[in-house]
Formats: sequence, C-alpha cells, structure tokens
Amino acid sequence: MGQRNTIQRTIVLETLMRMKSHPTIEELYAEIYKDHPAISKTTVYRNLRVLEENGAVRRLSLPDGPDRYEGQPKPHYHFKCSTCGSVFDIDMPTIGDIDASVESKYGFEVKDHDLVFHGKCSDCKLL
Amino acid sequence: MGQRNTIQRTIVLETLMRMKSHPTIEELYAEIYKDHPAISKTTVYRNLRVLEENGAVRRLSLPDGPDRYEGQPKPHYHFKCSTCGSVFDIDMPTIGDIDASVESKYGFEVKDHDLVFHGKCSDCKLL
DNA sequence: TACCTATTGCAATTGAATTGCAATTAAGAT
DNA sequence: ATCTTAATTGCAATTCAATTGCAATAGGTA
Repeated sequence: MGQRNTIQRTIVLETLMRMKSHPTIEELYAEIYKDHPAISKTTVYRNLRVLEENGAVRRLSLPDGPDRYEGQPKPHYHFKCSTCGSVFDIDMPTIGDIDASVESKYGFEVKDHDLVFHGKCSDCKLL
Repeated sequence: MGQRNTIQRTIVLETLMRMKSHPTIEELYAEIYKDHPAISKTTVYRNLRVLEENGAVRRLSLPDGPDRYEGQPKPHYHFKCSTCGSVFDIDMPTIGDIDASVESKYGFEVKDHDLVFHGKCSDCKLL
C-alpha cells in the first residue's frame, strides 16, 4: 500500500503543470487557493516533497529566496537576476554526458544537475 | 569613504580561505569561535554578504540546508548527496563560454554560473 | 586630535519549512 | 459492500536560517 492519489496531490501537480513556470510555494499556493481554498499550505509543502521524490516535479534552490518548483518535464537551465530577483528559464541544449562523466570519475550515482547563471537581467543592467 | 578593513572582516575571510572547503556559516563560525569567541555570528553573516558582493568569496545555495561559502578563487562545480547531504567539489573544466552565450542570446549581464550535480555519493549508493 | 559613518554586538524579528497529533480517507483485503 | 490500516490531511506549534533595529564602537580621513 504505497502512495495514494489524493485530490490534494492531484491538484498540486496539475496546478503546477498548468503554470508552466517555476513558482515559489507561496505563488503556487495562491494559485491553488483560488479554486481550492480548503487545501492547506502544509499539504502543498508535503505533496511537493513527495512529487519531487517521485521525479514528477523538480525543485530549485536559488540564493536569496525560497525554493521553487517546476512541473515541466523537459530539463533546462536558469538565470537569476541578483538585483531584482527574477528567475528566467534558459533555453539551451542541456549537457547530458557530464552526469555520466561525474559518475565514472567519482563513483557517485548522478541523477541530474542544475545549472544556474547569475548576473543582471536586461532591465536591471541599465540601472 | 567606502568599506573598512575591520579585524572581524579580516578574520572571517582568512578563516574561510584557510578552510579550503564550502562550510556553512555555522561551521565557519565554530572555527572562528575557537580563536575569536568575541566575534558575533551576526557579524559573520554580514561580512560574508559584503565579501560576496566584493567578489572575494562565493556563496552556494543548495537544497535542504543552509547556504555555504567558499573562499577558493578557482571556480569549480559541486555534487550534493541527496541521502546524506554531503557536498563534494567536482574537479572538472569549467564551461567558460556558456556565460557569454547566455549574455548574447538573452541580453543579460552574466557574472558567473553554478553547476550542481544531484544523486547519491559512493557511500550512500550502497545502502 | 576630532569627526563622520561603516561596522559591531545584542536582542528581537522575519520567513521558510518542518513536525506532532488527532481526524480523515484512499485503497487493498475480507 | 464493508472492514482495515496505513497514508494523508489540517491545524498549531516549532525549528532553523537569516535579517533588522538600535545604541555603542572604531576605521580612516581631514
């Protein structure tokens, strides 16, 4: 009797996938709350954890802010503006073979990698 | 008049550089405390911020844990074990030109990038 | 030496994320 | 269809990282 498909879990996943971005839990919860105000924020936290372990969603840990989640299956990279804090998706071919190269060199079991660029976005670099 | 060279700031930087790793602030503070128990943790927090803005140290934001700092000037990548939480340096040629490619493609001003591998370290993958 | 302001240390605060617990419920077993 | 049990939920309380307000201190320049 493993995991269960609760309506809360379904809503969390579907809302995240519908958003097609990388919301913070606060942002995701606000979106969920519109249609399902009875779902508690704690439940959103817990379900995202479970979904992450399942590999259904990905979590991003970026400096100076709460974690973010994304339901987009296609792996991609990110840019965070150190001035305004905005996060952008970077559409660029992902480097697939470096995972394997770290595996063989270090003897680790590599699941994936995150690549985050830092700097100033086009708006902030003008200031 | 700009920034000042306080003894606290010097000690924070020197201790971090001497450690040659990527300690959490708690770990760094413990090391500082041995010789300089009068320095407050708040001061360590604040100085690391300043030093980071100066480009003298780098900050790592990794999932499931506090930020880490490193004073090592040579850029490199990291691996975080999702089971035990250990963080390892990954000695691998850094990809220099992707910063420029993101700059030109998106019009951002890219300072640097972080590459973090996730998975299980050699000990934990046996469990 | 005197002045100005960055910095310090302490305590209090903020904010993200987790946890304990009683009530609920999904889903397999009977 | 009902029973059973373990996963899940919601709430409140808690933990932990990190920041902030403020009075006192101390760089560094004039």
